[in-house]
Amino acid sequence: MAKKTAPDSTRRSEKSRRAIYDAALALVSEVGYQKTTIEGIAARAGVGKQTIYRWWSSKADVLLEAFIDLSAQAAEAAAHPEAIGEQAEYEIPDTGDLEADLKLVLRATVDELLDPKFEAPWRALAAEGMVNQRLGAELVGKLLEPQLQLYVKRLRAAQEQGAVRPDIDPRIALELFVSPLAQRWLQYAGPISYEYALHGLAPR
Amino acid sequence: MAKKTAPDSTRRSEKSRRAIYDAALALVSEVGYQKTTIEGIAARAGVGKQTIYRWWSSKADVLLEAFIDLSAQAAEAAAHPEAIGEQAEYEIPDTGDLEADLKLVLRATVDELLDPKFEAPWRALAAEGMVNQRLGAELVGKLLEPQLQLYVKRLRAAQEQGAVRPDIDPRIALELFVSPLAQRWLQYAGPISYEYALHGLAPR
Amino acid sequence: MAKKTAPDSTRRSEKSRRAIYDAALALVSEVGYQKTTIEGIAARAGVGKQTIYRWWSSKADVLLEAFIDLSAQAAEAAAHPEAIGEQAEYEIPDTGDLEADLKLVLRATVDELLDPKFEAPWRALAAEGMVNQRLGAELVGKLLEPQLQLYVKRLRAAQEQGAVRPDIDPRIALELFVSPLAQRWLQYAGPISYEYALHGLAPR
Amino acid sequence: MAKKTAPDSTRRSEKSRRAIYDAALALVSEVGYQKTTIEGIAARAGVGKQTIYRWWSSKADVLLEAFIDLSAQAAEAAAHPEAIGEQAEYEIPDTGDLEADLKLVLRATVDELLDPKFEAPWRALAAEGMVNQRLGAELVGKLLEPQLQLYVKRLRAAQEQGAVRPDIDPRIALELFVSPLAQRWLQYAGPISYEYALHGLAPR
DNA sequence: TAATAAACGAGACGGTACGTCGAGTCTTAGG
DNA sequence: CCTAAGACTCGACGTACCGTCTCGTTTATTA
Repeated sequence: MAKKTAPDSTRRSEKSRRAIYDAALALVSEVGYQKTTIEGIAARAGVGKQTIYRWWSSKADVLLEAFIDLSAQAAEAAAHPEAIGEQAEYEIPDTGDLEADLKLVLRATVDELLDPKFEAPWRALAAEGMVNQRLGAELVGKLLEPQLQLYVKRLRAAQEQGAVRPDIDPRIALELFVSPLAQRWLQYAGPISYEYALHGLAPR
Repeated sequence: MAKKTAPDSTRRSEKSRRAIYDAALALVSEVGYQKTTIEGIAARAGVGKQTIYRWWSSKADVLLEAFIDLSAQAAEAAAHPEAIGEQAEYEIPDTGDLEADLKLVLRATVDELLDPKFEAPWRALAAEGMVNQRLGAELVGKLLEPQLQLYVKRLRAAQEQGAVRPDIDPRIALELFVSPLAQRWLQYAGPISYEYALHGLAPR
Repeated sequence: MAKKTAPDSTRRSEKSRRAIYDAALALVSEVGYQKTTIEGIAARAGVGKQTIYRWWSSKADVLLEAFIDLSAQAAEAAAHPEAIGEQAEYEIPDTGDLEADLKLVLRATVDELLDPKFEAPWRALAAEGMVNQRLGAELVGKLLEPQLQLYVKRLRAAQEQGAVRPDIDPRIALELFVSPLAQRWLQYAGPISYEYALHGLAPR
Repeated sequence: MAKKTAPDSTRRSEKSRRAIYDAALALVSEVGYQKTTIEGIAARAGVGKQTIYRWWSSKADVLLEAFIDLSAQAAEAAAHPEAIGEQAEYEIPDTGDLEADLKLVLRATVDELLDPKFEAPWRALAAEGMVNQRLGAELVGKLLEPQLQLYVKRLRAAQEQGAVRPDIDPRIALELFVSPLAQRWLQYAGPISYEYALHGLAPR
């Protein structure tokens, strides 16, 4: 049994897609995720509802893609502020001073979490991902894991330089200072100042 | 100006409340939080919709109370399996061996997270709390913080016994091994075996 | 298998029903049957769509009932202009002069067909009834046949008085002068003046 | 101001037109007029929607043309069963016996009304024509009137032969026996047997 | 015989309405 | 006066078609 004949993506309207991304992100920021509706996104984007249903299967999917797109743009801008449009290949800097390097990146992360443009969709997706395993997996795979791999890479380099004990698994070590930060932020469980973000490193 | 006259809680039907708790928890487990509706809860509980709206202001509130009730019952059962109905006063045991004591409790926590009766509502509430600050605060205040304070108390005792460095803030220390566990579980980000739960302690 | 638990008609809102009748008739007259939508009726009546779907199964059904109601009111008004609200018991007058009596009634019929309040819904229902047998049957049974039976009764009386040949079936005889009139009107097939309406009688 | 440049009918695809006629008639017979859609016709005919919109302005127009085409074919077949494709020039036979001649033709008419291939589109068009004056006029002009003129012609011949009173208008006389038949059929108002069809003639 | 321009199939698009579901409010009857 | 029941208005859902608008791809003259 065929699945209703998949749409032809070569004829897809780029303009509509962009408008949908923008509308989705704006609405989530303005009125919250629950009150953001497919109809609302369509109306705001000046697009027929069917155009959304043709390409995405749920509100969460729309938002996920919109957010990935937003993140990609932000990453590019961060990596090459002068040349927008190229493939970002960001890496955590390696000045030789592990603590300073991590501090720098954690600060950038905190800044992003507190940026109102990111906060609402980020929370919404995180929440949705906790209840919807498929979305959760995509979220982790496409957004979270790539980010964490940067830390793993930097930590591995530090191990080779002898700056970190060789018996430590970098994947687990990084969770020790990333998770508490995420937790606090997600649960409004406390201020997520730069100082707190770095506490995880202090016991070193 | 009439203020809609708040309901008289002394005349409240205990039977209906219990039925609503049970229906809410059952539905969330069976069909998920999103598909659980107020109408569905009312129908399943054999109760009028108005009876729900009279005492709670949202689906999330119903579930939160139902879950608090469930947790209280479970805690009582754990503390005094012989005498159900009394006020629980659980504490983390203090055998003098901090690591062993923490292991014991972390194991119990993992067990609860994996118990299907707890998992669905727990996830649903956590997710909702990330997007709805008021609910998030209640969730933390009524469920999470009391639990964490047990750890704080035990850690402080350990400090007095000289088993933990005195310059460590117990509140922050415990987040180091609780948050990664929570994170993994919430994000389906990996197995949350007993072994993993204890990794946070290993580097000691 | 139950059919979704039928609604409780004792609790039905009379106000809504009236508003729906009025809105349906008004819209059909103003914009035509095709462009009259259930949403439009609901909006105009200040009523939720569900209230329409709860009590009727289609746009045609709504209009049929509305039109029956309108006709009943008109019949009452014609029969007892002084006492609105009573059960109409209209009859074709019997002055002894058959031709004069029929002329009188045919004129009234033509007047109704040309009354803009009646024309649009009447045409719409007639058209719908030709394509939808169930509706057609209801239309004939509830609106047309009662009307025709008045003629049958009067013709039978005329036969007893010796004013009409006894071997004629009144049911068929009346179709001879009613059908051509209906046809012309329905098909815009020619003017339906009083004169034409009476042609059917002339060959007598 | 551009006028959208009318299509060049010399380059029209005959194959597509035939396919559209066939699809339209088949769908109306199978699922009814309301559920017949332009998209459905296009899909069934293996044709782009635009090809329909290019040559017709509405579903009713397509069906009207398709039905005219069907009728023309049927008439040709009836007139010259041996030579399909020529211009039909049917006439009511004149054997000198008016009643017998009319009976013959009325029988043929009843047969056509009961032929399932004709019934559904015929009803649909009749219904549409009652609500849409333009279509109604075309319907009468292109299908109904030519048919009726045959009767007029034959009746006039009968008048010249002295078989019919000279003061009777043939146009009106024929409605006396055609309309009741049409009425009954359109309204499912009774059986339209051959006997009934001829009742109109009996009182002579 | 190639070019070229229209009709063609396909189907994405912005829309409107469908018929359904559930939210939250209000009314009725019963205990 | 709390309760079960459920009708009410409202708004969003996801689907079906509308009529318009590109896209290549035939097809059938015209250069």
